[in-house]
Amino acid sequence: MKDLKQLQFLLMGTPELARDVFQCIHQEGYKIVGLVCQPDTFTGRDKTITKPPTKIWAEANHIPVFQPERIKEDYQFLNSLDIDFILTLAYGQIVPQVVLDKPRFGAYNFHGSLLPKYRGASPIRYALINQEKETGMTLMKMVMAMDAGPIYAVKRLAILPDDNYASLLQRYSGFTSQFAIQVLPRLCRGELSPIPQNEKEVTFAPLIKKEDEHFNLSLSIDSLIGWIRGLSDIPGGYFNYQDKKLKVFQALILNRTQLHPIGEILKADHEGFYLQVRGGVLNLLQVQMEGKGKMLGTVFANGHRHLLGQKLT
RNA sequence: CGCGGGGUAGAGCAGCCUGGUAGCUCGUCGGGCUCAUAACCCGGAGGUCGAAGGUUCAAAUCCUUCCCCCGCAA
Repeated sequence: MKDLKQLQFLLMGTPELARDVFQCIHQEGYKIVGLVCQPDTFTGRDKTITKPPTKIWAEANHIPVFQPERIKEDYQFLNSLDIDFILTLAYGQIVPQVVLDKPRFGAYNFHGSLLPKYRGASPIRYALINQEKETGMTLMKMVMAMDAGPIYAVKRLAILPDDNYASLLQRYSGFTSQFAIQVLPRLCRGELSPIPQNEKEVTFAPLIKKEDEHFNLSLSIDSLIGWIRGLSDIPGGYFNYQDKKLKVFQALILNRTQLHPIGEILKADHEGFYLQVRGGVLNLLQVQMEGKGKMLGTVFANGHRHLLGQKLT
């Protein structure tokens, strides 16, 4: 085996979390021969082109960047590269077998859950949605079935009671960077032994769809709290109020009584903004009406005088 | 020129269509009530109504342009 720092890595990842971890790997001295990430996108009201965070980082460090529209078909860029390892973290596309076969010592993926739980696109969000007490990061070998490869290493991460997606994701950066630095030398030397996933314990964390952002009032109060945490602060889930969206970023369980129709606003003044849901009353702490800014539920209620007795849907 | 909402006291909103003394809730300050209070009662301060120009006897309100914020779509 060559010196670790001579090994050539191809990194695949798109968002901030991948950027932070890749940056850390790079600073450790590992040799990065390229970055694969999602294509640039138009974003915002002013239709400006936005580069993925990993791309911005790679360009600043003179690392070649590849952005295939569909890597399933468009993988010719690999021909010019000599690759020992592929490391993937939140890339965003299904990687075809021909790419997985390219690196000399295999393709590996950092997945944001304790596999085999929460295979799929949104493991971190679903841990919050399901009110898990802990989550983590799993290093696994990439195979064609999504997130189904054998496990090489796991690190656990506690979820705090007041965590939401934003706060948990922020914590993931340092956590995962640390994990990567600990585990990479052993992976490279072949010291880690693969453990097959227990197929009986598999659960899935599918991509969050637009319709998932509309809170479902038929869910229990605990499930709703989970969804609120999992969707905050980005993109933020919502109830409908009249013909507009009222996003709710933060809420607490006020009590577990259900004396009013589900969806009814029980209190809306400077003391509180209470909503009856299935199995209890939610205290809506931070909200945002479509077209307006984020504000405390009490502040919102203060300026909207006729909320009492109205329904959210 | 992708669609839409909005910029009015420290905060959140109403008023705009149908021009004519700028209003509500909270906060704040002062006073009162009370064993006491974040509760209640009374009173006060605080706003060039995003900016510029136009129409008019008169513009927050109508017209034009610009700036900024937000939701959607991507």
